[in-house]
Amino acid sequence: MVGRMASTRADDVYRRLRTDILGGRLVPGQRLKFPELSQNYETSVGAAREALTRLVADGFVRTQAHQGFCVTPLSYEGLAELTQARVEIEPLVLRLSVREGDMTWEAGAVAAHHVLERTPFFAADDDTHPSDAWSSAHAAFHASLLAGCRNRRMLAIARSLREEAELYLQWSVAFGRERDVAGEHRALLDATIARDADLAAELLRDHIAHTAQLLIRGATDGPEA
Amino acid sequence: MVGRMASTRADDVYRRLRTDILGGRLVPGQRLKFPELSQNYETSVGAAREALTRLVADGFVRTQAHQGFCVTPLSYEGLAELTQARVEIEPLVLRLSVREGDMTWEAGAVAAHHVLERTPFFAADDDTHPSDAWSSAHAAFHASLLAGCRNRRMLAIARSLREEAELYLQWSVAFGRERDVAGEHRALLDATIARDADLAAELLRDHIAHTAQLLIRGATDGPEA
DNA sequence: TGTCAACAAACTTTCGAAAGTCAGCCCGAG
DNA sequence: CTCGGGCTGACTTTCGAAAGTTTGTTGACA
Repeated sequence: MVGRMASTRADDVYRRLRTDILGGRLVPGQRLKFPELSQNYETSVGAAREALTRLVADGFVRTQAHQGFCVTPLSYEGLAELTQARVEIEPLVLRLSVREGDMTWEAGAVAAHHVLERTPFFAADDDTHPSDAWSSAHAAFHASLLAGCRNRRMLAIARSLREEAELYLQWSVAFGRERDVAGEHRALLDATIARDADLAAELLRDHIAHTAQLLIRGATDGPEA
Repeated sequence: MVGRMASTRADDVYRRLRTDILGGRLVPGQRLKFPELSQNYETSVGAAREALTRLVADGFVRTQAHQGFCVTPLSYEGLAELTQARVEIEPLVLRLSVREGDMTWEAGAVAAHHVLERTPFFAADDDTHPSDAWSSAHAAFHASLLAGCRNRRMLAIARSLREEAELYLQWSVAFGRERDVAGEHRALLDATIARDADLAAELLRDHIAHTAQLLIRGATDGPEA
């Protein structure tokens, strides 16, 4: 090779594993063994290990010394803690975003919402899990709302919380049929673009809390999560 | 060996590196090369690599593909972002701690303060950097204040922000001679034990902001940081 | 039948060398 | 003198096998 190598193999495996977890192809709680991994991802033990180490830091994978790695299991307590953290922190970041974001940021939010609004919740062939397309669009929309915040550190914290939340969404039983999610998203966008920090923060808090509540109710009824 | 292995070699190297960074034995910006590392820490490249990967996640080390690792450099922007994040988030966690902490937690805070109060700021042989003992005691005191918070996730976020802040403190020029840090700490403890969440949160916010201000002033006068 | 130790299999962790990449240097051409 | 190509040395990344740990099983003994 002559040019600058963009990334490393471990980087690549990391991204693929991450995508597979978020996409539901790896089940929470599932053990991740090196023999399998190095075969499935066509890599060596070392590279797989580095990828896993990074996923542990992200919270997507758990590990105990000499007992290997597994996809972080979902749990009530986990969801409860995650939700509280999101309820406290995300509105904070949204406020900053609303205060500091420029026109390009506004445009990004509007664009992301446009896509989300037109992406169906379910895929054609599966009406139990949200479609990959919707998940991506949903994540992108929320990310775009926060993206105005200039503090990369706070942004990173909020984003990592959101990502874990997407995982709970991915593994939840179907919901949202009876709920006006689209309306909530629209209201959130409007308040944000209108630079009404108080309203936007309140809407976001409710949106997060409401979603978590439905997830818990869904899990209690049909025990899929 | 027969019993359960408590940890791994990579774990060990990780902890030692971390301690060396926080203790100022590794300089911010300093390149971390594998040949040196594996010699100094008596380990293989692989183990050193895993340790570094984890330190990157913690924010203590930076890396770019194919260009190796270096201790995260300190900077104005870094300090400003860190401070803002701390000002926003730590008081939040302190509120929860004050609300949820039990008597054991109170006792821990009182104990940590007792130690801090009796630990001299400077070591006998060096009056430019805070002593290792004081740094530890200071970190332990602040950690103990937050430790009442039951939400491990939020606790982890706050603690990681604090740890990075200790690093800026470590590399700051001397300060605190003219400042009543001890008084601030005592007031913080009192408000916390009295379960006055509003006051405690406000004191903590001021404490953080005040410290950052002095750090910046110190860096502008004598350009050590 | 229940308990425990030794064994076996599977996996995790560690290692050090091989392969790949970058930065700096030298040298020749313009 | 300046610019660019190729070379060298040092370092990073990758690999797969060796060493070490855990888990499950088997068989002896109470």
